[in-house]
Amino acid sequence: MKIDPQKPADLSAQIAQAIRDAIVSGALIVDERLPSEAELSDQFQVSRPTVREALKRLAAQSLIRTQRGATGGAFVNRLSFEDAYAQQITTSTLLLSMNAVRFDTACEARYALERACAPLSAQRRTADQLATMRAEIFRQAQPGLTDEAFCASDVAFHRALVDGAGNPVLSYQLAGAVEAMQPLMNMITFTARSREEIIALHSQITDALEGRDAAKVDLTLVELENYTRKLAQDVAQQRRKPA
Amino acid sequence: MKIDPQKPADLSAQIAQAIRDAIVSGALIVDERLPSEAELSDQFQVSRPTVREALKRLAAQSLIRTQRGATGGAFVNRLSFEDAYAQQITTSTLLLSMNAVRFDTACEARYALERACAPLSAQRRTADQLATMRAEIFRQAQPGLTDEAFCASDVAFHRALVDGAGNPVLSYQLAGAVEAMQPLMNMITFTARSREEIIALHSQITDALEGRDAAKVDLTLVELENYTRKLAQDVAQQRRKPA
DNA sequence: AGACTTTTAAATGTCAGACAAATAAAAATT
DNA sequence: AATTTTTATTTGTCTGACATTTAAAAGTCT
Repeated sequence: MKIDPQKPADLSAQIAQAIRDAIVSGALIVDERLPSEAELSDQFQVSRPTVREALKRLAAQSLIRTQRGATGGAFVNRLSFEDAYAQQITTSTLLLSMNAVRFDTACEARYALERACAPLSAQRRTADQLATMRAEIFRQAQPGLTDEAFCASDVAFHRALVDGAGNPVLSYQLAGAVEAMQPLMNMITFTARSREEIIALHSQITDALEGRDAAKVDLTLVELENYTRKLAQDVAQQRRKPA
Repeated sequence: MKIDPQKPADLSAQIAQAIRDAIVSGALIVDERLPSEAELSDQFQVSRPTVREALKRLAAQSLIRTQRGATGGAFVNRLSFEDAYAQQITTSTLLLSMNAVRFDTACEARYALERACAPLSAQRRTADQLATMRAEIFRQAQPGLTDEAFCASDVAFHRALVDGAGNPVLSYQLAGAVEAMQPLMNMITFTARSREEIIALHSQITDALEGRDAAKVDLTLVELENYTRKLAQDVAQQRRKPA
């Protein structure tokens, strides 16, 4: 693990990269303790604050965790699916909001991915997941619900659908696509009529999953995608020529 | 933007979260300059090194960039697709390697997602992307190729397939799934015979894309998935009872 | 006046040394 | 033997300083 002392500034970035490489390559394994900050500053020939900045960079990516005290130090962290979810969602959300991604583009990606899960979900969905989906549908039918709460429940419904595939890697990949859509969905005003329509489609999907009818799930997801895009178009149109 | 001074240690994490929230919520917009480190230490009532640790955390997530000099400072960064790709790939790769994800699980996820792109790619693939795919197939047929190089070319082929969908959000989501598989694929030893088989399937996929035959692409991807899983099984079996 | 050079000020990058707080192991005491 | 106290180690934080980079301001020359 070496850094180039001749290179431009940002020693902390170089040190972070060196340690990151060691972790990714497997030279440092999970739960292994890194040298103490003092030792690292010796090894890299930099001051302790610089080493600390490097360690904080790694901590921000959940690559290490630190512990105080006598036997403390920085340890290589086992990246959990949960941590990875959280990072994915933050990144995806910012990516969509900062790059002016069109609603259609994001929507297309989301439903394409979700339809990829559908056949697996139809095979493997548990009774528990079906119950979750029905509970969310029930919540969505409550009259006093705000648009934000409706969207949040929609996300929960679709997460249950994705989790139904029983593949944690798929769930992780989809987390970003599904959750990152929420801010975009929040721009839509849901009328009572459109909520009814969405709830009906959600019910159809749940029924089809219960009956293990993959084709029906796929078909209904396409319908839901088209309907969602239509709603977004209506909002855009109304903005263009307001009352 | 406030932090709780009564809370446990790790002030830099709290400050990073406060600024992160401000960015995600839109209170800080792209290219906006944050207060200088000195001003931030005043505002949050902490020392400059603590502020710097917080800023480095954000820099590690590509949320800010810093610039030295008179008009320098920390600026909210527009998260590019490229930056997001890179982060996704690192995260996905570590997630798979640290959590002992089964080859089958990762493989299933990857091909499910890839099949989600197939219909869109069949519609939209450009001549350029087809050329890339054929070039990679040609490379894969070279006799002296190492297994690592073969895998790398395989990844390039599949990335072109995914990019064919012409949806950057899809490409971003898939980058992790496809690239993170590479270390797992590298455990497979490819015989001349198995390379031939894979190349034949790659050719079929490319032909089907050229002919805009979505169904054929899907079918061949399923074949490729099954074949890949069979290869992995053979490796596992051979390890169990070696010569 | 205009073009070029020099100075200056502001900001990040880095360093050194110190103290605080947490924590577990070792030592002392009951 | 069990409990308490001490001690050593390590991260967390602070203060103050200097180096480096950079753009704007000031100065100088034609």
